[in-house]
Amino acid sequence: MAASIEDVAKLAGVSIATVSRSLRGLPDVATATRDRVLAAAQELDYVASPFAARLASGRSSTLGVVVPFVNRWFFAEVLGSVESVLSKANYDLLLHNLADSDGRARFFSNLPVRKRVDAVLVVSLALTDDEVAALKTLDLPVGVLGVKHPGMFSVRIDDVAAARVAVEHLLSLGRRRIALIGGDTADPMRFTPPHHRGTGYRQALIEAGIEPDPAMEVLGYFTVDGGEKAMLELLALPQRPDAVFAESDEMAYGAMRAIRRRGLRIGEDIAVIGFDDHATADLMDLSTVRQPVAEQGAVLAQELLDSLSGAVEPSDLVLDTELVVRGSTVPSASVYAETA
Amino acid sequence: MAASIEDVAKLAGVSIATVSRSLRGLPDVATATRDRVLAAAQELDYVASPFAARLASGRSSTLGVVVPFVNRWFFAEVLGSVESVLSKANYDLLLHNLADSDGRARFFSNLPVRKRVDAVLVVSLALTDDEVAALKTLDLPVGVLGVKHPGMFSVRIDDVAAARVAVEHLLSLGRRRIALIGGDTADPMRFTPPHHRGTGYRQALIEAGIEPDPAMEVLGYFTVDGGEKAMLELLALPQRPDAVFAESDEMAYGAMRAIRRRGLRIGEDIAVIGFDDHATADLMDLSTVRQPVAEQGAVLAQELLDSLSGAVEPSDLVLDTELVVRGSTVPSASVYAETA
DNA sequence: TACGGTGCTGTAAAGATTTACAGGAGGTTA
DNA sequence: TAACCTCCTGTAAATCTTTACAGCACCGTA
Repeated sequence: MAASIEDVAKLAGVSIATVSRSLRGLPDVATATRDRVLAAAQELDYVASPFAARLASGRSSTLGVVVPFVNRWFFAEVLGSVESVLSKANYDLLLHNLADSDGRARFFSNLPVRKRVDAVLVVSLALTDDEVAALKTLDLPVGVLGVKHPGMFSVRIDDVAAARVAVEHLLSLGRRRIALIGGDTADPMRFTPPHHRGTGYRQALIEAGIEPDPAMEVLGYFTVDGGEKAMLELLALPQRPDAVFAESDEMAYGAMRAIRRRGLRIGEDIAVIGFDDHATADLMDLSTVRQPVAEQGAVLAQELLDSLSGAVEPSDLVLDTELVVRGSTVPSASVYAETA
Repeated sequence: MAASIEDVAKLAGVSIATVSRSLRGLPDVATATRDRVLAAAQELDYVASPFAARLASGRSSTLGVVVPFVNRWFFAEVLGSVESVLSKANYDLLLHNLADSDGRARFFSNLPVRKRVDAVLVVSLALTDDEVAALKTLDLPVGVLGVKHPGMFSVRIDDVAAARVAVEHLLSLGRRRIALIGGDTADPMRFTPPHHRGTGYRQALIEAGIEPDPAMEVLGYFTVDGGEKAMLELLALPQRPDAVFAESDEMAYGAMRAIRRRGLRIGEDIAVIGFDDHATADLMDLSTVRQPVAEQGAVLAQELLDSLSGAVEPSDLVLDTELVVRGSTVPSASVYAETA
């Protein structure tokens, strides 16, 4: 029932080729003709069928976006910024969430973006060799957020350096028994950050002359509950830590809860620092390392769009992070004693 | 370069029609033939071009999902559950976020889902008549989450009743000066809940013999910061409230921060109850009314998928809510006095 | 033996665009 | 005035499926 290009052509008194050219703003159309076509299209409420256009042109004006979770702050934030860039460029966003039990395996074996997107944006996944190989078979520009891969576009932060800044902050407060609540580097839904943030943590300790203690590194699985359980483990150690670096704010929240429930004071008894600057970190008075979340998504999406116009070499951008000090990290009592 | 249906047909020694039928599992294909086709397809790593299929069949196997925000807990939760249902049904999810300044207007005037989805799922928008009219022009099944519209599928909760439960809980604790932190019913990004939850609040008060006081109703805009500002307004009243009902947990968080910063005790001095049972509500020890968020999305998505197989009459489902009492709502001091 | 079914398969049209290429009109230049 | 451009427009092929319809082979039945 909807008008087709032929109806518009008839009404405007031109051929369908001219209609196509006019509507897409291509050159080589006389202004008067173009106006006539535009008027006709408007009158018929005509919009080109994207499927026919995609079939004929081979381009889909669609970006596939792959996230490990959609209902966690970081990914939702990224998704929002990516969507914003795409909708402004008149691109469609095809969403794939891998959160389901076999979601990740299903995605990489079926590749449901095949033949339907112009490029793929993958968020925060530490890709296996097989997964990289699968993506290569798409023969499309691929962007990854949070990690670098040869031949792919990437936007990320320096996780090692950022983690060092966090731990150095704790050290500067006089803390010495600094624990780590991290992600599982062997988790099936491997994220990118755990490995690097753990490395930064250890580097900072070693430079301060402190031998990293494996018992002080526990898993929080990037969830609030996981962070709480991890903290309980730490509190059960013969010598409890005087500071904790959590690789995400959400895990830090859990840790704070555990500390509070033990009747200990956050900051004074155990300093806590997170990572991300989550929307509610200010509310929770949590010190953290801020990373530009939305910006990473927007920049990467834009890079991919640009690569579709002119063939651009894959780029790798590293954005800045920033230490944000709040009430959860205060100097240790001994430092007070020294300065008093 | 990728194999086409013709290549498969040639390799299997059949016509393209038979290939199409075999691959889609249609009847009227001999088992031996089907096996031969499947083997050929496998060998050539063939997947049908979705665009050609959509053009020919008129069906897109795609659902358009429209959210006012993607980076707020509620919507992210819904989006996740919808994606899960769709990916299992081999449907694509086209995401549209209206959070940008003119996002909503742009969406409803351009209707970027036109000619590319089989159905549309709209989350938590109080649609204007014009917007409803625009959706009708799509001539597709439309599902709305959080509100009922004639001719559309809907899944929601009873916001009025749920709000009453929240306020009745405060009343049962001996609270009498109960304030409301709500959304702006005149906000350009109108959500569905504010109107109904405000109504429930007033109903509960009136039934308890309390005259609703307009000065006790302030706007929190469904954000943490908005909730904090709203609470500050309430604290500046000549007679400050002894309880607050926030129409969302996030606004309640802001209110809690304001209360705490004033040196008042949450619960004892001012009881606070939210709405949603946000992922961190437990962490914040916030009483609230739980609603099944993911479930609403999943149910609605499934309803829409079902409607695409058999022509089903639009349905309207109302799911249950549940009062969750935590530390932010305790009996008032006067009640203690009475019982002591 | 003829006829009607049933089960399977192929032919070809239809779906709606993009785009390479051909070509006409008019202006400019030699 | 002829030749050549430039600018614009149309023709038709190409894109890759789905699906209505025709038709063949074979079986059972009358």
